Amino acid sequence: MVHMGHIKIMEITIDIDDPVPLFAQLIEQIKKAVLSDKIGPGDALPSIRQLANDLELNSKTVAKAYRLLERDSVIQTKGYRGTFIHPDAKSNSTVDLNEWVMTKLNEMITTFRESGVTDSEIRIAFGNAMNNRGN
Amino acid sequence: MVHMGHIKIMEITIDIDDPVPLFAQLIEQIKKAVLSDKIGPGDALPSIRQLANDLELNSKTVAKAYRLLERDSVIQTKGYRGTFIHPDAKSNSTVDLNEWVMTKLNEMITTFRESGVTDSEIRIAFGNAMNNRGN
DNA sequence: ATATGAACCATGTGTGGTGATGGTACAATG
DNA sequence: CATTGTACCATCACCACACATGGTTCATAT
Repeated sequence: MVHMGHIKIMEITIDIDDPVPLFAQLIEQIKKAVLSDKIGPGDALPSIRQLANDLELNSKTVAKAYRLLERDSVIQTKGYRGTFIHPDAKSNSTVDLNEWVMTKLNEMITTFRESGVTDSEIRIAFGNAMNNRGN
Repeated sequence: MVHMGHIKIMEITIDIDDPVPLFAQLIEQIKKAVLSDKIGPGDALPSIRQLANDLELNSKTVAKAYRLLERDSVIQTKGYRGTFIHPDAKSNSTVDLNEWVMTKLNEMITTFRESGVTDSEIRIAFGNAMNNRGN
Protein backbone atom coordinates (compact mmCIF):
# COMPACT_ATOMS: atom_id res chain seq x y z
CA MET A 1 0.00 0.00 0.00
CA VAL A 2 1.42 3.23 -1.14
CA HIS A 3 0.10 5.92 1.14
CA MET A 4 -3.52 4.85 1.03
CA GLY A 5 -4.37 8.52 1.08
CA HIS A 6 -4.94 8.76 4.79
CA ILE A 7 -1.90 10.71 5.73
CA LYS A 8 -2.90 13.99 7.28
CA ILE A 9 -2.63 16.71 4.73
CA MET A 10 -0.31 19.29 6.17
CA GLU A 11 -1.62 22.77 5.75
CA ILE A 12 1.81 24.19 5.62
CA THR A 13 2.89 27.33 3.90
CA ILE A 14 6.52 28.14 3.45
CA ASP A 15 7.43 31.72 2.67
CA ILE A 16 10.79 32.03 1.00
CA ASP A 17 10.90 35.76 1.69
CA ASP A 18 10.19 35.37 5.37
CA PRO A 19 13.31 36.14 7.39
CA VAL A 20 12.45 33.15 9.55
CA PRO A 21 14.51 30.15 8.39
CA LEU A 22 12.59 27.58 6.40
CA PHE A 23 13.23 24.75 8.85
CA ALA A 24 11.98 27.00 11.66
CA GLN A 25 8.81 27.82 9.76
CA LEU A 26 8.21 24.13 9.43
CA ILE A 27 8.69 23.53 13.15
CA GLU A 28 6.42 26.44 14.02
CA GLN A 29 3.61 25.23 11.85
CA ILE A 30 3.79 21.62 12.94
CA LYS A 31 3.73 22.64 16.60
CA LYS A 32 0.87 24.98 15.81
CA ALA A 33 -1.04 22.17 14.14
CA VAL A 34 -0.47 20.03 17.22
CA LEU A 35 -1.59 22.74 19.61
CA SER A 36 -4.75 23.41 17.63
CA ASP A 37 -5.51 19.69 17.49
CA LYS A 38 -5.35 19.56 13.72
CA ILE A 39 -3.03 16.64 14.22
CA GLY A 40 -2.67 14.50 17.27
CA PRO A 41 -0.74 11.62 18.84
CA GLY A 42 -0.29 8.67 16.56
CA ASP A 43 -0.99 10.54 13.37
CA ALA A 44 1.51 9.90 10.63
CA LEU A 45 3.53 12.69 9.13
CA PRO A 46 4.64 12.78 5.53
CA SER A 47 8.03 11.27 4.96
CA ILE A 48 10.93 13.65 4.82
CA ARG A 49 11.35 13.16 1.10
CA GLN A 50 7.63 13.46 0.49
CA LEU A 51 7.24 16.68 2.42
CA ALA A 52 10.38 18.11 0.89
CA ASN A 53 8.96 17.37 -2.50
CA ASP A 54 5.53 18.85 -1.74
CA LEU A 55 6.91 22.03 -0.24
CA GLU A 56 9.68 22.25 -2.80
CA LEU A 57 12.30 22.15 -0.11
CA ASN A 58 15.52 20.23 0.16
CA SER A 59 15.20 17.01 2.09
CA LYS A 60 17.96 18.15 4.45
CA THR A 61 15.91 21.15 5.43
CA VAL A 62 12.91 19.02 6.31
CA ALA A 63 15.15 16.47 8.01
CA LYS A 64 16.54 19.23 10.19
CA ALA A 65 13.07 20.27 11.29
CA TYR A 66 12.09 16.65 12.01
CA ARG A 67 15.29 16.05 13.94
CA LEU A 68 14.61 19.01 16.22
CA LEU A 69 10.95 18.13 16.61
CA GLU A 70 11.95 14.66 17.65
CA ARG A 71 14.47 15.94 20.13
CA ASP A 72 11.68 17.97 21.70
CA SER A 73 9.45 14.89 21.69
CA VAL A 74 6.83 16.49 19.50
CA ILE A 75 7.21 13.75 16.93
CA GLN A 76 8.60 10.25 16.99
CA THR A 77 10.43 8.60 14.16
CA LYS A 78 10.09 4.87 13.83
CA GLY A 79 12.78 4.13 11.33
CA TYR A 80 11.51 2.72 8.11
CA ARG A 81 7.93 2.92 9.32
CA GLY A 82 7.82 6.67 9.13
CA THR A 83 7.28 9.51 11.54
CA PHE A 84 4.41 10.02 13.94
CA ILE A 85 3.08 12.55 16.39
CA HIS A 86 4.41 11.91 19.89
CA PRO A 87 1.94 10.92 22.63
CA ASP A 88 2.91 14.01 24.65
CA ALA A 89 3.22 16.23 21.60
CA LYS A 90 0.79 18.82 22.84
CA SER A 91 2.48 19.62 26.12
CA ASN A 92 5.90 19.36 24.55
CA SER A 93 4.90 21.86 21.89
CA THR A 94 4.52 24.57 24.47
CA VAL A 95 7.86 23.95 26.08
CA ASP A 96 10.34 26.16 24.34
CA LEU A 97 13.86 24.96 24.97
CA ASN A 98 15.25 27.99 23.22
CA GLU A 99 13.36 30.33 25.47
CA TRP A 100 14.96 28.76 28.50
CA VAL A 101 18.37 29.10 26.88
CA MET A 102 17.67 32.74 26.07
CA THR A 103 16.59 33.48 29.62
CA LYS A 104 19.68 31.92 31.15
CA LEU A 105 21.96 33.67 28.68
CA ASN A 106 20.28 37.02 29.26
CA GLU A 107 20.84 36.73 32.99
CA MET A 108 24.49 35.88 32.56
CA ILE A 109 25.12 38.55 29.95
CA THR A 110 23.53 41.17 32.15
CA THR A 111 25.79 40.13 35.00
CA PHE A 112 28.84 40.37 32.76
CA ARG A 113 27.89 43.80 31.49
CA GLU A 114 27.28 45.08 34.98
CA SER A 115 30.77 43.90 35.86
CA GLY A 116 32.22 46.06 33.14
CA VAL A 117 32.92 43.28 30.69
CA THR A 118 32.81 44.50 27.11
CA ASP A 119 30.34 43.03 24.67
CA SER A 120 33.26 42.24 22.45
CA GLU A 121 34.95 40.36 25.27
CA ILE A 122 31.79 38.45 26.02
CA ARG A 123 31.50 37.39 22.40
CA ILE A 124 35.13 36.36 22.20
CA ALA A 125 34.87 34.37 25.42
CA PHE A 126 31.67 32.75 24.20
CA GLY A 127 33.35 31.77 20.96
CA ASN A 128 36.22 30.23 22.87
CA ALA A 129 33.90 28.42 25.24
CA MET A 130 32.00 26.89 22.34
CA ASN A 131 35.23 25.60 20.85
CA ASN A 132 36.42 23.92 24.04
CA ARG A 133 34.45 20.77 24.30
CA GLY A 134 37.13 19.65 26.59
CA ASN A 135 36.51 21.91 29.46
CA MET B 1 58.98 70.74 29.66
CA VAL B 2 58.55 68.38 26.82
CA HIS B 3 58.90 64.90 28.21
CA MET B 4 62.12 65.56 30.10
CA GLY B 5 63.15 62.08 29.11
CA HIS B 6 62.00 60.42 32.28
CA ILE B 7 59.11 58.48 30.92
CA LYS B 8 59.67 54.78 31.38
CA ILE B 9 60.85 53.28 28.15
CA MET B 10 58.41 50.53 27.32
CA GLU B 11 60.12 47.38 26.19
CA ILE B 12 57.26 46.43 24.01
CA THR B 13 57.41 44.32 20.92
CA ILE B 14 54.45 44.03 18.64
CA ASP B 15 54.36 41.14 16.23
CA ILE B 16 52.11 41.79 13.26
CA ASP B 17 52.11 38.12 12.31
CA ASP B 18 51.07 36.96 15.75
CA PRO B 19 47.48 35.75 15.68
CA VAL B 20 46.98 37.55 18.99
CA PRO B 21 45.34 40.94 18.31
CA LEU B 22 47.68 43.91 18.54
CA PHE B 23 45.72 45.59 21.34
CA ALA B 24 45.83 42.32 23.28
CA GLN B 25 49.58 42.03 22.84
CA LEU B 26 49.88 45.50 24.29
CA ILE B 27 47.76 44.63 27.30
CA GLU B 28 49.71 41.43 27.89
CA GLN B 29 53.05 43.14 27.85
CA ILE B 30 52.05 46.03 30.05
CA LYS B 31 50.59 43.66 32.64
CA LYS B 32 53.73 41.59 32.37
CA ALA B 33 55.89 44.66 32.96
CA VAL B 34 53.81 45.46 36.03
CA LEU B 35 54.04 41.93 37.42
CA SER B 36 57.80 41.84 36.95
CA ASP B 37 58.16 45.23 38.60
CA LYS B 38 59.64 46.85 35.54
CA ILE B 39 57.06 49.55 36.06
CA GLY B 40 55.18 50.34 39.21
CA PRO B 41 52.48 52.53 40.74
CA GLY B 42 52.78 56.18 39.82
CA ASP B 43 54.98 55.63 36.82
CA ALA B 44 53.88 57.52 33.75
CA LEU B 45 53.01 55.72 30.56
CA PRO B 46 53.59 57.14 27.11
CA SER B 47 50.64 59.06 25.75
CA ILE B 48 48.36 57.17 23.43
CA ARG B 49 49.57 59.10 20.41
CA GLN B 50 53.19 58.76 21.45
CA LEU B 51 53.03 55.01 21.93
CA ALA B 52 51.04 54.56 18.76
CA ASN B 53 53.72 56.45 16.92
CA ASP B 54 56.61 54.51 18.49
CA LEU B 55 55.04 51.12 17.84
CA GLU B 56 53.73 52.17 14.46
CA LEU B 57 50.20 51.41 15.51
CA ASN B 58 47.00 53.32 15.04
CA SER B 59 46.12 55.49 18.00
CA LYS B 60 42.75 53.76 18.26
CA THR B 61 44.45 50.45 18.79
CA VAL B 62 46.52 51.81 21.66
CA ALA B 63 43.50 53.66 23.02
CA LYS B 64 41.61 50.40 23.12
CA ALA B 65 44.34 48.73 25.14
CA TYR B 66 44.52 51.66 27.56
CA ARG B 67 40.76 51.72 27.93
CA LEU B 68 40.68 48.06 28.93
CA LEU B 69 43.69 48.41 31.21
CA GLU B 70 41.99 51.27 32.96
CA ARG B 71 38.78 49.34 33.36
CA ASP B 72 40.80 46.64 35.08
CA SER B 73 42.47 49.27 37.25
CA VAL B 74 45.93 48.44 36.01
CA ILE B 75 46.43 51.98 34.83
CA GLN B 76 44.81 55.29 35.64
CA THR B 77 44.22 58.06 33.18
CA LYS B 78 44.29 61.58 34.53
CA GLY B 79 42.88 63.44 31.59
CA TYR B 80 45.25 65.94 30.11
CA ARG B 81 47.93 64.97 32.58
CA GLY B 82 48.55 61.61 31.03
CA THR B 83 48.27 57.99 32.09
CA PHE B 84 49.86 56.33 35.12
CA ILE B 85 50.23 52.95 36.70
CA HIS B 86 47.45 52.28 39.18
CA PRO B 87 48.34 51.88 42.87
CA ASP B 88 46.91 48.38 42.90
CA ALA B 89 48.19 47.56 39.44
CA LYS B 90 50.09 44.47 40.51
CA SER B 91 47.21 42.62 42.10
CA ASN B 92 44.83 43.78 39.41
CA SER B 93 47.16 42.42 36.74
CA THR B 94 46.65 38.90 37.94
CA VAL B 95 42.91 39.12 38.09
CA ASP B 96 41.65 37.93 34.76
CA LEU B 97 38.13 39.07 34.18
CA ASN B 98 37.94 37.02 31.03
CA GLU B 99 38.79 33.85 32.85
CA TRP B 100 35.81 34.32 35.12
CA VAL B 101 33.61 34.94 32.10
CA MET B 102 34.96 31.83 30.40
CA THR B 103 34.31 29.69 33.44
CA LYS B 104 30.72 30.83 33.80
CA LEU B 105 30.07 30.41 30.10
CA ASN B 106 31.60 26.94 30.04
CA GLU B 107 29.34 25.82 32.85
CA MET B 108 26.25 27.13 31.14
CA ILE B 109 27.16 25.78 27.75
CA THR B 110 27.81 22.36 29.23
CA THR B 111 24.38 22.44 30.85
CA PHE B 112 22.76 23.39 27.57
CA ARG B 113 24.51 20.64 25.66
CA GLU B 114 23.58 18.07 28.24
CA SER B 115 19.98 19.15 27.79
CA GLY B 116 20.17 18.34 24.10
CA VAL B 117 20.40 21.91 22.91
CA THR B 118 22.25 22.16 19.62
CA ASP B 119 25.40 24.21 19.36
CA SER B 120 23.75 26.08 16.56
CA GLU B 121 20.78 26.88 18.77
CA ILE B 122 23.06 28.04 21.55
CA ARG B 123 24.86 30.37 19.18
CA ILE B 124 21.64 31.75 17.78
CA ALA B 125 20.22 32.33 21.25
CA PHE B 126 23.45 33.96 22.34
CA GLY B 127 23.38 36.28 19.35
CA ASN B 128 19.81 37.26 20.15
CA ALA B 129 20.59 37.77 23.80
CA MET B 130 23.46 40.09 22.97
CA ASN B 131 21.18 42.17 20.79
CA ASN B 132 18.45 42.58 23.38
CA ARG B 133 19.73 45.18 25.74
CA GLY B 134 16.27 45.67 26.78
CA ASN B 135 15.37 42.27 27.76
C1' DA C 1 12.04 -3.14 -5.87
C1' DT C 2 10.65 0.50 -2.81
C1' DA C 3 10.58 3.42 0.89
C1' DT C 4 12.00 4.88 5.60
C1' DG C 5 15.31 7.96 8.49
C1' DA C 6 20.01 8.90 8.85
C1' DA C 7 24.88 9.91 7.94
C1' DC C 8 28.26 11.35 5.12
C1' DC C 9 30.48 14.00 1.18
C1' DA C 10 30.22 18.73 -0.83
C1' DT C 11 29.05 23.92 -2.38
C1' DG C 12 27.42 28.74 -2.26
C1' DT C 13 25.41 32.95 -0.30
C1' DG C 14 24.60 36.12 3.08
C1' DT C 15 25.29 38.15 7.55
C1' DG C 16 27.62 39.95 11.35
C1' DG C 17 31.36 40.56 14.21
C1' DT C 18 36.40 41.67 15.06
C1' DG C 19 40.54 44.01 14.33
C1' DA C 20 42.69 47.75 12.47
C1' DT C 21 43.01 51.68 9.90
C1' DG C 22 42.08 56.94 8.85
C1' DG C 23 40.22 61.65 9.86
C1' DT C 24 38.00 65.20 12.62
C1' DA C 25 36.68 67.39 16.70
C1' DC C 26 36.10 68.33 21.64
C1' DA C 27 37.06 70.22 26.65
C1' DA C 28 40.58 70.64 29.88
C1' DT C 29 45.02 72.18 30.87
C1' DG C 30 49.79 73.58 30.41
C1' DC D 1 49.26 76.80 20.56
C1' DA D 2 50.33 72.06 21.99
C1' DT D 3 48.99 68.01 24.31
C1' DT D 4 46.14 65.05 27.12
C1' DG D 5 42.22 61.40 26.71
C1' DT D 6 37.96 60.75 24.46
C1' DA D 7 34.21 60.55 21.15
C1' DC D 8 32.46 60.57 16.95
C1' DC D 9 32.50 59.93 11.66
C1' DA D 10 34.06 56.34 8.32
C1' DT D 11 36.28 52.17 5.56
C1' DC D 12 38.35 47.59 4.72
C1' DA D 13 39.73 42.61 5.01
C1' DC D 14 39.05 38.59 7.38
C1' DC D 15 36.71 34.88 9.39
C1' DA D 16 33.11 32.05 11.29
C1' DC D 17 28.68 30.71 11.08
C1' DA D 18 23.71 29.79 9.52
C1' DC D 19 20.97 28.40 5.97
C1' DA D 20 20.00 25.95 2.14
C1' DT D 21 21.16 23.27 -1.53
C1' DG D 22 22.90 18.81 -4.12
C1' DG D 23 24.43 13.95 -4.28
C1' DT D 24 25.59 9.39 -2.47
C1' DT D 25 25.19 5.58 0.57
C1' DC D 26 23.56 2.81 4.43
C1' DA D 27 20.67 -0.67 7.18
C1' DT D 28 16.11 -1.56 7.94
C1' DA D 29 11.96 -3.46 6.64
C1' DT D 30 7.75 -3.91 3.65
